[in-house]
Amino acid sequence: MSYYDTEATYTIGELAREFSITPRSIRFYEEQSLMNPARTGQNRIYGNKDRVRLKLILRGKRLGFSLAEVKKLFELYDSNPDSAVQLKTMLQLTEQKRAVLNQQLEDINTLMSELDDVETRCREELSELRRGNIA
Amino acid sequence: MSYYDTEATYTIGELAREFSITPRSIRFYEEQSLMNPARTGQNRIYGNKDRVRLKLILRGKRLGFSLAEVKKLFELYDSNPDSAVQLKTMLQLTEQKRAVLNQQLEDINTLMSELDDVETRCREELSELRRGNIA
DNA sequence: ATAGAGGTTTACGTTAACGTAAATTGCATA
DNA sequence: TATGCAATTTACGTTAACGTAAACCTCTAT
Repeated sequence: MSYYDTEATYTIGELAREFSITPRSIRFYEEQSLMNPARTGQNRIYGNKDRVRLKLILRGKRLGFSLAEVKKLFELYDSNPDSAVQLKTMLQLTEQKRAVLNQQLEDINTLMSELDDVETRCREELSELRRGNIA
Repeated sequence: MSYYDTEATYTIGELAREFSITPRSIRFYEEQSLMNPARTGQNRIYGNKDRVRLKLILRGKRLGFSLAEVKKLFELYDSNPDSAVQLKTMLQLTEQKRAVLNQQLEDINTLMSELDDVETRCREELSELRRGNIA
């Protein structure tokens, strides 16, 4: 919104390469109303905002959200929440997500320490092997 | 393995209820060679080990692993790794998983702080509304 | 002028992870 | 003995998130 905004643009192929996905995926996200890029005739033109959106979609996916869920989060974030009801449902939703994320944190931590165990055992056995231990 | 092992057993329905899934899912995991419970005639009988396995499967799913991936992890964990080659591939795999988990941790943290932002903004607006602010 | 690289739409195919229905079985209880 | 509950197998249906193919346009380079 600044006077001389750095308005970079991208083609679908450029974005696809940058994020290591296919153009098909990006078009699919648009089909699901997760994006709405500008056009130059037939061709899609993506701006910085679109690029950020795409980033958010992919982060959501990494966290196990479905595209439908990501869409809901977008709508929440985009909507200028006027009514107290909307604000409250919004708070409820963030609480839900927070719970899921906390569970994931827990899961990750336990898995991490388990990986630690496996690794140390592996390394021990390896050094035993190197010492020429046959048993 | 103790003398008098607390060998609890469970039916498929019991496990399903405990973990809030359907018997169908449990049978499916077996079909995919993720479990292999004992039988009493036709009926499946699950022991403590099986119950732990199921727990691990569900944790894996929460973390976004496919059943095939979970299976691989099981095989890794179960295999008595004798050769140095196996040990090394094992270390490689744990490294890969660790990278994914770290990425997820990063994602979760940023998402968490974003949720914080949304929440505080919501609460502010709500208290404004309560003060009778119309604008 | 033609070839090639990228873009477009339309539409059908694919995979994972179950859901769901049908038909059967065994056990316990009214 | 009949009824109902929980288990079983077999098999087809379903949804999400794309993959893939066909047929087309448009620009640039040779």
